[in-house]
Amino acid sequence: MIDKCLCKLISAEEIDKILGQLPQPDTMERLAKFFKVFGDPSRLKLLYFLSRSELCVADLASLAKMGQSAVSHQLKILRLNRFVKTRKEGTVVYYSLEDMHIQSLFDVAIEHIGEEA
Amino acid sequence: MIDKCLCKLISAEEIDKILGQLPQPDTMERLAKFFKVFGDPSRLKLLYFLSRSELCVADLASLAKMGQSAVSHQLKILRLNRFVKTRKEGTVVYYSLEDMHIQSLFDVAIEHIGEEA
DNA sequence: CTCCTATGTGAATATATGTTCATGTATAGT
DNA sequence: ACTATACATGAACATATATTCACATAGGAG
Repeated sequence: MIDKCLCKLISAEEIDKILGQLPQPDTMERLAKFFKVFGDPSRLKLLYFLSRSELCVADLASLAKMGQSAVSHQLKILRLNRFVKTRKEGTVVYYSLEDMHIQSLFDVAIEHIGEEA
Repeated sequence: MIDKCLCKLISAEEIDKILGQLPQPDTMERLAKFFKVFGDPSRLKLLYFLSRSELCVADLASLAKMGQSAVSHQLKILRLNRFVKTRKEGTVVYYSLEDMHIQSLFDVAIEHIGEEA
């Protein structure tokens, strides 16, 4: 665990300062959980389609070329993480994006990817 | 695969338009790969510490309270995905962030998390 | 050259994750 | 009540991922 490298560019006090500045102990866990939601192509496709229109489960399945069950499972994850919200009308459940931060993230990420050679 | 829901809010032509607007076929795969890098607490910690200072592997291991080998494995992933760059000095390898998009992503994500109840 | 230190890497293991299959639930129509 | 449709869910399976362990490599000191 504690390797004894003496090569520190920064002093022990600075290290303590960095450690002290950690917003909260579980911040990284929560952030990781947040980003993990975006870390799957299927979920990204669903989010992309929802960024264009409110859609029901079957339509999402058609668009994303996924099975209905797979879509439903992924939508549950998106729901639990508050990325999407639902509106029920009879037997049909319409999904839409929960807020606009998602678009922001898409933008920053696409910009980053665009830089690659 | 193709479920026969007739509940479409949007017409078939609109669906085609949405499908046609997909930037590239593999865009979601690349985006997912990108976000997946952020989807791990250990990597986020490493990135956070590197956002504060250029650091060597042993220091990162101390700060993140991880084994040296685990750190090295994760740094390899960060390297291959161009999140960090290295500078070698003797036997010591100093790591630092590749660009500033990472900070932007942290900000947007933290803002999103902050909204949760 | 030899030893020591800093880091990288492959194999193994445990755990997490995504999809499919089968089935359950809810609601509309008859 | 019965059937059909839209969606949700649990179990099973396959794959992916993170960590550990053991060892390899590289460079500096003697």
